[in-house]
Amino acid sequence: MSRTDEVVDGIRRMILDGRLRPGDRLPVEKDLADTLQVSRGSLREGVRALSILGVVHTRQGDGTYVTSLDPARLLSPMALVLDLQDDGAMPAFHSVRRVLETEAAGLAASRMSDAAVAEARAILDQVTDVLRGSPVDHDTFIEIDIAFHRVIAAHTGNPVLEALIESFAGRTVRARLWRVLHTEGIEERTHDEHEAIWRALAARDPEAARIRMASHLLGVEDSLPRRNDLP
Amino acid sequence: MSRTDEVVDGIRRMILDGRLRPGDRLPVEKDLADTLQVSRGSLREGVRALSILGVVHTRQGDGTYVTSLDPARLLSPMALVLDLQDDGAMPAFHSVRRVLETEAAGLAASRMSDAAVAEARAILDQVTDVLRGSPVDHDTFIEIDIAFHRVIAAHTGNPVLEALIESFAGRTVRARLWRVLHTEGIEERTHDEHEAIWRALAARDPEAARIRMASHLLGVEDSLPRRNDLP
DNA sequence: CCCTCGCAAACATCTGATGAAATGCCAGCA
DNA sequence: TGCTGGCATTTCATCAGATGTTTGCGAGGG
Repeated sequence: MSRTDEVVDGIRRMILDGRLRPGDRLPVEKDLADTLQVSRGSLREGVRALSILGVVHTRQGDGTYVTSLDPARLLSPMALVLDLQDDGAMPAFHSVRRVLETEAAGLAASRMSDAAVAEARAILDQVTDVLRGSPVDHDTFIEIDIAFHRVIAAHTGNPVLEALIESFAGRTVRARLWRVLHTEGIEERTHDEHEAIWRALAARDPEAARIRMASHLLGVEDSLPRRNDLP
Repeated sequence: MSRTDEVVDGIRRMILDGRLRPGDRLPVEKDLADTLQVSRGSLREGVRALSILGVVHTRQGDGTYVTSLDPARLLSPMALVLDLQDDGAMPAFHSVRRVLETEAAGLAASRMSDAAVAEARAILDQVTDVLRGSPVDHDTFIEIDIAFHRVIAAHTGNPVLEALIESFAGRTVRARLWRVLHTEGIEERTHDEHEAIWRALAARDPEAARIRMASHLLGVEDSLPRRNDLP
């Protein structure tokens, strides 16, 4: 086990033991390096790694603090790494996304407030303008697509589910997804399916919301190029 | 953006651009530091972070290599970070786990080979001996529990789903889960439910497998202490 | 009471040096 | 020829020291 790993493990252990709690400030580099019996260089490597993992964050001139340790924060670095995946893995990722978002749609249908339903409605209404354009403003359409799915995830009442969906269907991943979709008229079809999902949400019908979301995302999977399609 | 972040982004970009492919060796520290216009110290911090994220791995005296970038490898660091979660977040995590494993059970029922079914059977047969003990060997029971769920995940045909389940239901998380379960006779009930899941798998009945798995994990969630139970 | 300036603390970065591990080469031997 | 053992080189691991940058805070003046 390298020195750096010992640093990571040491800090992790301090948090688990309760010696460090969210929001707490870590000892200064010199002291902590002394405590963990490593040089400042090795200490910094470990702290930096935890910083990228979202466990701590440092501010120059101030100090290093334990973050809130929210699921959203701890799961977000996954997105950085997910788009390193080969295009061939996209179907597998999307299948998992479908499972997660289907569950989210069902939960949201039961839990969304009237205000949240209105928010989703407002997002969909923006699409009308975009689709009128010729050619369609693709980037804006993607932004709206993301926003619609995000508002659903935000009202599941499950922050872990929400954070996971954000990782699997966030901006970078979604951009890649749309890059490989070439089907004609896909924007219109997507919008129609979003409308169907919205109706299920507005009707507070979890079963319908699940089916509509699953159908929507299965349709996307059908449009994904299979591995055999590649040269 | 700090120097280290530039290193992380630079290497990530090299992989995305295809300048680095899985298995490739990175330039030596001095050269890479020179290319990215940072000192060796900063470079090492960035490389170390990517190493902990599972993107590269370094061997002293040899060099630094891009990993296979398998989903399993890239998702595994999540487990390191998941057990930093407060016990209060456990229900949310477990709900997601239930969704993932329910899907896995359905997929596995369709795809498991006869050999895989036999493997699952063998795992369950071990339980009989363990339950005969008094007191029950808890650690061994947990190991078998993990092995049973893992063999199901391994036969979904979806490596992303498998890796995600491993993160959400791996050894460390599971150990914590069992630590907060106090229900009397829970081992026996768990075993009975595992048997029911196995019968559905052996019958190649996806719907039954889904229901049995969901029921099994919902039962676990019922046994989780609610937030209000805490002092 | 409020604002500004300067000092001290803390992280950010760089440089040079030394240690440890893996690899490759090659001489020596069977 | 083929193998084996050790030596030199390469490369990462770690340390120590020095300097730059940013932040926070308090003293002092308006």
